[in-house]
Amino acid sequence: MHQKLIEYLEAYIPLTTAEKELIISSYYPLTLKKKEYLFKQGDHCKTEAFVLNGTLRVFNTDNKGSEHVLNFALPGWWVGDLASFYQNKESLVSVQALETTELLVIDPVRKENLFRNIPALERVFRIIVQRHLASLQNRFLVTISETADQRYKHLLSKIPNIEQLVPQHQIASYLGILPESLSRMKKQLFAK
Amino acid sequence: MHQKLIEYLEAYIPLTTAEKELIISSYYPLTLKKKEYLFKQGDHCKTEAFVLNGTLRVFNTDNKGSEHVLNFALPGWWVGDLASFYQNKESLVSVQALETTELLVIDPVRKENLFRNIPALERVFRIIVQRHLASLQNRFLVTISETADQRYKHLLSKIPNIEQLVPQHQIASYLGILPESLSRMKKQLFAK
DNA sequence: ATAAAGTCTTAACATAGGTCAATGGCATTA
DNA sequence: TAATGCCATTGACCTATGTTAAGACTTTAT
Repeated sequence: MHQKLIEYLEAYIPLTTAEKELIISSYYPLTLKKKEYLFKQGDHCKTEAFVLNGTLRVFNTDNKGSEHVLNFALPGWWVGDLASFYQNKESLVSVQALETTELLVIDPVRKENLFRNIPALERVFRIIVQRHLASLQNRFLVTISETADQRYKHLLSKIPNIEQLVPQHQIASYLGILPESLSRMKKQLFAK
Repeated sequence: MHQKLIEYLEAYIPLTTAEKELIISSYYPLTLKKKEYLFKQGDHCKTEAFVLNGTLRVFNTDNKGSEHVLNFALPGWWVGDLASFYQNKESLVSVQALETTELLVIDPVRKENLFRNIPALERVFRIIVQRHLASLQNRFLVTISETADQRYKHLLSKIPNIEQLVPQHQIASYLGILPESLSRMKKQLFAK
């Protein structure tokens, strides 16, 4: 169950048996059924999770009630709201399973404890956070500099089977357009 | 000269005299004149800098040649392209001074050396990167969920004197609209 | 001092995508 | 088997912002 996480971390640093045991005892497994939430926007999110299998969406609900998908989370990815996790802030996003999903979950207290006992993990998570930052920066650049149909092709190249994984209106939300617009757009793309 | 940086870091962790000296000798001062670049998009950016005074813009040039301001950097902020700095990738952004600007600069080798000698800095920079991530996530959410005039008011509330610091067309670029549109928008706002 | 370059504003027109409303297809539940 | 709700599609119309072009003003360079 935890093997996948251990392998993931050992790609960064070597771990002793005792360290592996501490890590395994710090992350507890959680299974979410379709439509269940890991946490909701406005919660003081005390949760960071490693995705073992399944699919989730990370989304924000704006003051008009519209939902905006920031990202989909797939196996081997991390989900959480770092700002809320480490600082004591309300989360700006909700995380919801799009199908039955297995996770390994940790809270800030156990994570701090991990860092205290395995200082080398500070480095690992600094790098992980940097990668997240780089990927968000990339997402931001694509969003502001490309048209909706270019963003659509971009998503397809990043996650080729995305259309099988999530319903169309979620994809529209990720692209920043309405389902009607995505429908219209696809029609035009195929007309060419 | 380095006092401001030392104070900044000491807000996170205590530092011995020897550690302070190592930090001071690792960051070298650099003064950029108006329009000069810290680095350009496409460079293998080997630069991370702490802004002492002045103003810079971080921007991307898309494949049509349009520039998009991701952020302005003000005194007490960090500038760089983390993805490019740590991994060996070409930078996706350029960083340019908008007026005479003083910086403290470090390269990846010296930074690694700092981390090796002062492991507690791993923690400090993990937190700094997390804050950057939180702020970028916020910027992204505002960009996708608010109209241009709301984004304009948002920027004004974040940096009230922004109109004095940078020219109008840079603000338009930050907002993701053309200078003509910002001009028109402001006219409508004042008409109310 | 003058030319050149850059900046801001205005206006007419074009367009991508939003809004609203209706329809038909599935799929879940009674 | 019907009934209900969710999802994708389509069409008519609307609006914010892009595009292009021109003019006035300011800053920088010669």
